[in-house]
Amino acid sequence: MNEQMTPLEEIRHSSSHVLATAVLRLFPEAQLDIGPPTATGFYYDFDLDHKFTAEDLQNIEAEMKKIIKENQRFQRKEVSREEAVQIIKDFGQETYKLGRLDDVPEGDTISFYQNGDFIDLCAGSHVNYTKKIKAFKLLSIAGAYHRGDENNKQLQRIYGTAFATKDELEQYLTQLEEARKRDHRRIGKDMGLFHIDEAVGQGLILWKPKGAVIREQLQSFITGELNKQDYKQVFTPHIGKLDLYRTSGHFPYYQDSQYPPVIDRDCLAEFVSEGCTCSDLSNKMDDGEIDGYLLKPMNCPMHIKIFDSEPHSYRDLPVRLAEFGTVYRWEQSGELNGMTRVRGFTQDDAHLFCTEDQLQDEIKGCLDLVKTVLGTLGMEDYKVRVSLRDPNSDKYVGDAENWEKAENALRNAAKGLGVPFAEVEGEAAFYGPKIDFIVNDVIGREWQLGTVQVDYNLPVRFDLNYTGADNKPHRPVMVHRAPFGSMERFCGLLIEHFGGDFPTWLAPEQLRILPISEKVYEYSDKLYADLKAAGIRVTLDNASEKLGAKIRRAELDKVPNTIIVGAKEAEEGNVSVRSRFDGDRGTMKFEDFKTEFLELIASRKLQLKK
RNA sequence: GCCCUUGUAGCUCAGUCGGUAGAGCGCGUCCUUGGUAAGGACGAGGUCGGCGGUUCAAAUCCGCUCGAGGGCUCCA
Repeated sequence: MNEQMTPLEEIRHSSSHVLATAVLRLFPEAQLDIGPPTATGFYYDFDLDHKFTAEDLQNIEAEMKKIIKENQRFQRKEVSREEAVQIIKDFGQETYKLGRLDDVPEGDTISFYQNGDFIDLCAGSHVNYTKKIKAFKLLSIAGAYHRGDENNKQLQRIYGTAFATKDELEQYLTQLEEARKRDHRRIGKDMGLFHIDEAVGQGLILWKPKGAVIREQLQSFITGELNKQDYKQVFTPHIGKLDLYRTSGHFPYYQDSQYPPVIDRDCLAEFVSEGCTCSDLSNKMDDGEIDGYLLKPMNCPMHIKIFDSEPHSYRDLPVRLAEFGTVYRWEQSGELNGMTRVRGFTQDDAHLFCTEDQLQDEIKGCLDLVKTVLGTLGMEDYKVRVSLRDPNSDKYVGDAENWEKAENALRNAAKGLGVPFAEVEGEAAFYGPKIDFIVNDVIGREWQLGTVQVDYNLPVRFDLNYTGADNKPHRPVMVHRAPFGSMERFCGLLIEHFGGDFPTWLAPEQLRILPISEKVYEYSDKLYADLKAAGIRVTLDNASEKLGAKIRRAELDKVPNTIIVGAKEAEEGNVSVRSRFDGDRGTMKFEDFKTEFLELIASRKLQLKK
């Protein structure tokens, strides 16, 4: 297959060949795997006993520059399979390339690209001469499993990027630099929003007072929207009996990603008296013989139990149970990342119990909510993925007819959203299809935010029923939905979205009063008390500094609004208003300012720093 | 979990060849009473992530360990 790449892809793809050429010059014993272009650059995977160092990277880069200067020509060669094997052997790259050759389907064209002495099995395409690579940079070294399988050998991957011009490369690098400044881990620390403490545990977020304000504001905003849609709030505990999660299937099927169970006292005592070893205990866990409690990995079983605690008529449906429910999952240590990938998190969870006929509307309601909330926050840059079943797999529960209905309901709802969406087969959960919302973080990584999932499975496992118009029991359909995923991830991405410049309604500190001198303290104290009483998150900067210094500090602290008061203002009951978003706004009556400010907060106005 | 990198004051970082720590910012006190992004003086703060080893002597060299970062794998 001769794939035609875009000009930029060709540059990057060719850069990766030049990279491999340089590595082989410096480390002839290296075995090559693959080196494709990516969305932001390129990489090449090498198998080599020598561990690449930062200096190696510099040397390799220098060698690449030489090769580019040599202006080698990229030449395509189409060969038979036998010739291909011979070329690979002659070039001494049997370890991985023969396997890669086997991947080329019988009947497809087998092609190599040669530049100078270097030759690589490759479908193409490439630039014609190495000098066409005008701007590239090697960025990092990383481990990567051969064929992405952790059972295979881990190779060394060198990442780099390349652009058509030096300017574009520079621009990309500064853009990366700028983005890193908005990293929620950086800002979270600087602004005192959250803390992760070794002594508490990896991936466990401590929300500091300022971060807690943001979370609280978001939660009350979301709750208000839920109430409009007639959701009912519930609360459930952090642990539940193992049997509950055996019934739901979570404990047996997802043990690896859960904290081990809290073993029941009596059960533990019995094992101790039997002289159980740790490995016995571990086996009993696998076999499900132990009794105890599980830190909940999901809220649904508890919400199901609330639903099932009383009989339901079709007239009661849909029932919508919502909770900011905290769940715990044992994520691999290498996967943890600030607030975006953690081990304990609070989902903006809800479970809807409805009839088949109501399904479509319920899904639409969920999507409307997402649109409203993300719109208010100005987070328009998200993708929607509709995850469907793999038609050739039998790993799914429920009958095909229900799947068909659920998938159609989701697809129709997604269409109505007015946002581009992709359908992906084989990505569905085992119990039903889903819609996911995906956003990018500042360094381009994709994160799944919320999800809306249709579930025919759990109502069966828990034998849920409602009485229909025909006076017979019917099975409800469940919708799991957490439109923003978790408060942790959502806030993390929100920090990056705003770069710490939160709109006034969300800002931990909404307003700072800057008295110009001690002479006006009486006046500034009065304003402070007044605004505080009005529920505004206001502070007073009584430091013995000049105004310029106080303004500077307020800006560095990212306080969205300041009012400056001196003798002039005190005399006339005025304040001089300064906004982080709009700059110096001049003088106005304090009462007018206060009214306007309260309105600004109540309207949850979106404010963006230019 | 795996590979690579990394860990010095609250933050950002310096610390050459091993000779028991330094800067800026921040913080505290005092002076200064000021008009839209840094007024001045003085001062307090560190078992150099932890444990062990080599050495007369370790922030520095070695081993182990914990955490963090970038990837890979995983993500109901």
